[in-house]
Amino acid sequence: MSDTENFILNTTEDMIRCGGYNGFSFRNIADAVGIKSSSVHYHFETKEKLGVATAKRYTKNFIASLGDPAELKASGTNPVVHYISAFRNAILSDKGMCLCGILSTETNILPETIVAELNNFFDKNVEWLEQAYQQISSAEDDHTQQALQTLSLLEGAMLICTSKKDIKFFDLSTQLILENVNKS
Amino acid sequence: MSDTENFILNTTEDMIRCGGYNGFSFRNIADAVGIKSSSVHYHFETKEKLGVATAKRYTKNFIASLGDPAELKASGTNPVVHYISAFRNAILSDKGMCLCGILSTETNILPETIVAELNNFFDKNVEWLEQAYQQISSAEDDHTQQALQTLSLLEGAMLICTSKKDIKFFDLSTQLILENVNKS
DNA sequence: GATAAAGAATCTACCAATAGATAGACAAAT
DNA sequence: ATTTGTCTATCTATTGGTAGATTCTTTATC
Repeated sequence: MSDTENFILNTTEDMIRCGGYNGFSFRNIADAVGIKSSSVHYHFETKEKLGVATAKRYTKNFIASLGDPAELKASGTNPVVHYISAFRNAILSDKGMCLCGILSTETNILPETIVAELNNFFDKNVEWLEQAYQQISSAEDDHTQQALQTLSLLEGAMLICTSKKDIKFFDLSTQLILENVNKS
Repeated sequence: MSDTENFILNTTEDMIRCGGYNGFSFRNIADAVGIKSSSVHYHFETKEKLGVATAKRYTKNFIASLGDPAELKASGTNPVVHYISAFRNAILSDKGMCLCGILSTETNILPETIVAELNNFFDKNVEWLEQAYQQISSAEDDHTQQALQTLSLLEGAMLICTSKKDIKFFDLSTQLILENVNKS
């Protein structure tokens, strides 16, 4: 993966997170990178392939950045609290929505290859959260339910925060779940 | 409001809910309605004004369809359960996301007039839910927190449901909150 | 070490399709 | 006779994508 390709993917990620799949063009990307649109096509043949590559990298990086739920617990960090912080930091440091969150809303007009990657992102996140709740919640609880509830809540809180442009809406949305989780 | 204008707004709402603000064009709308794009411009001067009109109507219709929280409670219906059902029915009967949900993710590339209407939609929904929680929850609880948590959860559940294309993800996401609310 | 071939990466220039928007003609209704 | 609504025709800008020339880098050979 060359520097140019990384630069292209960084720019594409930023732009999708700001305006979705139809919110950027090859020329937008090219201008930001400092090359011509035909050079972007050289690295990523079609918009669909560029979209898939961006989504795949986003999923990989996001999951990797979370670490291992069991290790987090072992080192004294509540993994669900850690997960909520990851979303909060994404809002504060980046400008837009969760990449897969915004793309998910556009499912009906996206190529199937991209939708497949969105489903993979959600599957991976649910899986991670299931493991997290196994660490902090009783065995009687339905960890899949807890995982999906948490994921939905955070995607929704991020969505509302995007138009409200105030982190307090995220904090208010997540306060009750944080209180519950911290009892564990 | 003429039949044609209603038809245009219906079509615009459907298309935005499927692909966002950049996911439709005046020609798309015109074709669906059976007129020419210049005729769409006759009724709605610019895309921005068409977007604002669509969002305003959506907000008005959605809030009106909810009814009054106190009356719902009086007639034996838990207003929060009723609210969750409204979202669930929207997923089942319509094809796309919450109109203001999908637009909210695109905030950074939208005209300010549209973003203002998104904030109005969320404000109105939080207000409704605050009143709902006043009906079913103890006075000690922070109803604003409860309202925002519920709104975020439902927007997020709808978002995930859109790419998963299976209502079970909505049901799993909302099951815990439904159990809690039904205790009231 | 100089040089030539091969590969990688970029460029200019273009294409057909579509975008939002406008001007002005036309017909129907009031 | 005027308003209302629709039409055709057109404008400029932008879209994703392609062809082919050009430059830069690397590598192998003398």
